[in-house]
Amino acid sequence: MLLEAASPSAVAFHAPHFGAVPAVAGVVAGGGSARSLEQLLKDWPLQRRCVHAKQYVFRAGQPRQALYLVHAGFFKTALVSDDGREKITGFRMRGDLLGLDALDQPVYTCDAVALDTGELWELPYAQLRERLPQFQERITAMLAGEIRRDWNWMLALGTLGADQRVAAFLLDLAARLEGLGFSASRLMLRMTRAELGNFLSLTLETVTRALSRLQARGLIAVDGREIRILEPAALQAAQRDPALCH
Amino acid sequence: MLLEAASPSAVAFHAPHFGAVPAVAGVVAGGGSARSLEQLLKDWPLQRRCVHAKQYVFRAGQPRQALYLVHAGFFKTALVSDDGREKITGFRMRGDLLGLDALDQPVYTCDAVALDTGELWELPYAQLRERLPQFQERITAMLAGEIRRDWNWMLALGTLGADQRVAAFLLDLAARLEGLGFSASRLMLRMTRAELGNFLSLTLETVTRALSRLQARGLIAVDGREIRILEPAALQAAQRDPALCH
DNA sequence: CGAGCTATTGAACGACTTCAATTGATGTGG
DNA sequence: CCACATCAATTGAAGTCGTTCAATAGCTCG
Repeated sequence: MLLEAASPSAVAFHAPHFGAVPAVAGVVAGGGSARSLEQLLKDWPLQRRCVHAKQYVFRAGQPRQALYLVHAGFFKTALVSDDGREKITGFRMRGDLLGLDALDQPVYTCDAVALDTGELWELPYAQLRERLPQFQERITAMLAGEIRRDWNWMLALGTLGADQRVAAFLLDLAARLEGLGFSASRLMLRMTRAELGNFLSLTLETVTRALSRLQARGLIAVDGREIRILEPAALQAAQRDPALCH
Repeated sequence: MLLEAASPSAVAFHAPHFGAVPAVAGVVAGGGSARSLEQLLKDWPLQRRCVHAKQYVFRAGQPRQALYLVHAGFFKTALVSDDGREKITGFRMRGDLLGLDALDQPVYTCDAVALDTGELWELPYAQLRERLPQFQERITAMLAGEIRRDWNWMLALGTLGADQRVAAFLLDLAARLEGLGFSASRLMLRMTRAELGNFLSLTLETVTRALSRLQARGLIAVDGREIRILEPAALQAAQRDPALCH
């Protein structure tokens, strides 16, 4: 259930151009601000760790060692209840932190899994907090940003229909990618339909159908995991209005 | 829509006995730890602010001034999207903080509303951070705790049925109240069915029906907003098992 | 090539929502 | 002070959207 097969050799991001605007629109707020953490740490001697697809960065219950800054690749964080229910709490990319939720805990409280080949920077939290005055501030901002992000998704999942949720997800992902300097109109989903559905509290079939409907409306073009956003404005409208048939 | 009538004169908590165990079980983790913040600040000269039911502590968009520690009363925090969709992100009681999500922002990002008469302590964040070394640490822990709490509710809302969600809510509330020294078996809900439904992503009718079914199963006794938990163990089992008819 | 995984689509079902009516509590103005 | 308006809660009946079950096709990998 946890280990889905995925294109294992695909390398994460080839960074066409950088120094892009940190314009984070859509549902998530504060995600792009993480880029500044990277700036802050760029000449700090950090332990780097490479991971490949389907590899666990850490699992819930393991002793918490480091805080990880995603430098490349695509990850998911997931909660698993003791009775087996699973919930993906977010998809993480460059600039995001893994392990934030367990900052005050002796053990990790979620699983972090690579969906792709990637690179992580291990942050020695205690050291950095003392040496770098701005570090604590940035961590606080990241924590608060995660809360806002979660609340916005709780709002979305609680008030939007299936098509709207999928539209919201695509727009959010597009905005995040754009903030990293990638195309906002051509998305490569790194997760399965099942994982996407899990995150959006939908079944994988409903995700498929929602994508098909959005495609039928001419808002997007679906080709497996590659999504092209044809009408960003209309998609944004579709995210809001329950039934908007173009 | 936002302003529901409620018993306006009811005073919040009469604190039967304190110094209770901080045993925070159920869905929420880390909620009880907030009590230690109160200990930390108990002989600090703090501005106190009293509020009455239905009064806004702050609204999204207002300039962020203070961080509020709930000392008495019952509050909700809520998000409102620009197109009118509303989502209650949590119910807050003694030891909880209001405004945490906007720590790094110039304006508040959610509404905070009193559901009851209550008292708040205004925390001068910048000052306390410098003067009290443990303060920053506690704030970080509260932030991380809120993230875990949110993720656990995302898991619950995404994987549980209506009756299970209501059961989870009651158990969570009971555990939090017990952590504050109150009875874990006799709950006085301070929110309307509509607010409870909003938080649980259900309609008010579904909440009512779920309560009725749990009562019919003999797990709880419902009398308007007063709920007695008759069979905690069975309720806990009902939270897990989809259809458990005693 | 066959096993396994992912994605897509159809059909039937079911859980929750929506609409509607009733009751009781609260509050207000004539 | 009571008639009337408002709001909260409950329950029933009908409707809907998403789920569940099932079948098919494409793809990767051993």
